[in-house]
Amino acid sequence: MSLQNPIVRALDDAGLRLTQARLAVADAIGRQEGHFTAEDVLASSLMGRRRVGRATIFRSIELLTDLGLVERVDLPSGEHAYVTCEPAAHHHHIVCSTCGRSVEVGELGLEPILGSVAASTGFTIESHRLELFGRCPDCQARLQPTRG
Amino acid sequence: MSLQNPIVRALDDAGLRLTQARLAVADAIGRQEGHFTAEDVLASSLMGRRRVGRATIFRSIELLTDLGLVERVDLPSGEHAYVTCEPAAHHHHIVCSTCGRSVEVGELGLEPILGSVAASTGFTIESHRLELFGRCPDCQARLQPTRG
DNA sequence: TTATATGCAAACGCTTTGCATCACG
DNA sequence: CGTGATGCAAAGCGTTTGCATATAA
Repeated sequence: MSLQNPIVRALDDAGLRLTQARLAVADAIGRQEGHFTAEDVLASSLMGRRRVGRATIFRSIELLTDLGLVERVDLPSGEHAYVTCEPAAHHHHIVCSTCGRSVEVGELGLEPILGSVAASTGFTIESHRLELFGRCPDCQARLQPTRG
Repeated sequence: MSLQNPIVRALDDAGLRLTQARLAVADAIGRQEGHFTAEDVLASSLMGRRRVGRATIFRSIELLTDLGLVERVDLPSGEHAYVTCEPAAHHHHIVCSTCGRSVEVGELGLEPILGSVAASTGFTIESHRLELFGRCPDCQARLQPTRG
């Protein structure tokens, strides 16, 4: 049951200690539906296999962020939330503003745009972040069931 | 001297009270080089025409944000900063990671990309934010003066 | 066994709020 | 004048840190 969790798998692959706290955090994050905050993980851990301290939650999230398994998203409200993701190549997220679920969307041919910005501004571009917010198919269906 | 400040001008145009505190905030923001935090504005106001309370700084920044004269940027570090901008149509910012100066960059033909994301994910896209970080021409020249 | 991770609780930094006072229009 | 703005100080949050203890490997 443990190594089937992708987070646990990745921790193991990275040669990190598989502590009870980390297993519990992995479990708690896996149970999140959409984006989540540290507080959400804490609450989730309380209902799950083991209570984990706040400090450990933050330390674990940082660890998972470094491993690329979790990414921070800056919500339009200014809040910080996190989403799980594949530690794949550069990608972005589209986040449902209703339920919080997110989907990765790849690099999308942004390069030509970045190139033209670099050319017109004279900046060299080191990094970029594209965040998309909208309504996922489920929430569209659920909230407007009578009309396409 | 007052109405030449674009922030003061905009406040006046919006029919808002031109209080001493707001004039001082406008002055302090105008003196910022790159992105700035509320604390920066407070510090700047101390050296400027009048000391302004913290609460008023935050309230003023919120006001200017609503007017579109200031926008929040989420730095890669997770910090919140603000940049001034023209209250124009939808645009993005490219921020110098060395000096913090920012330049607006327009919409850049992002629409087709948004359209294809919507098509492939089934999401309806409500809003998006593209943040670019890099090095501005001045900082490039200053930090690598011997080589193009 | 030993380096590492954990938990607690206090400290922190940023931001907001309640409320009495002040001042723009 | 009257409404809306200000300043203060305290409260509120989310996050980090110091340190003694517990634990994975």
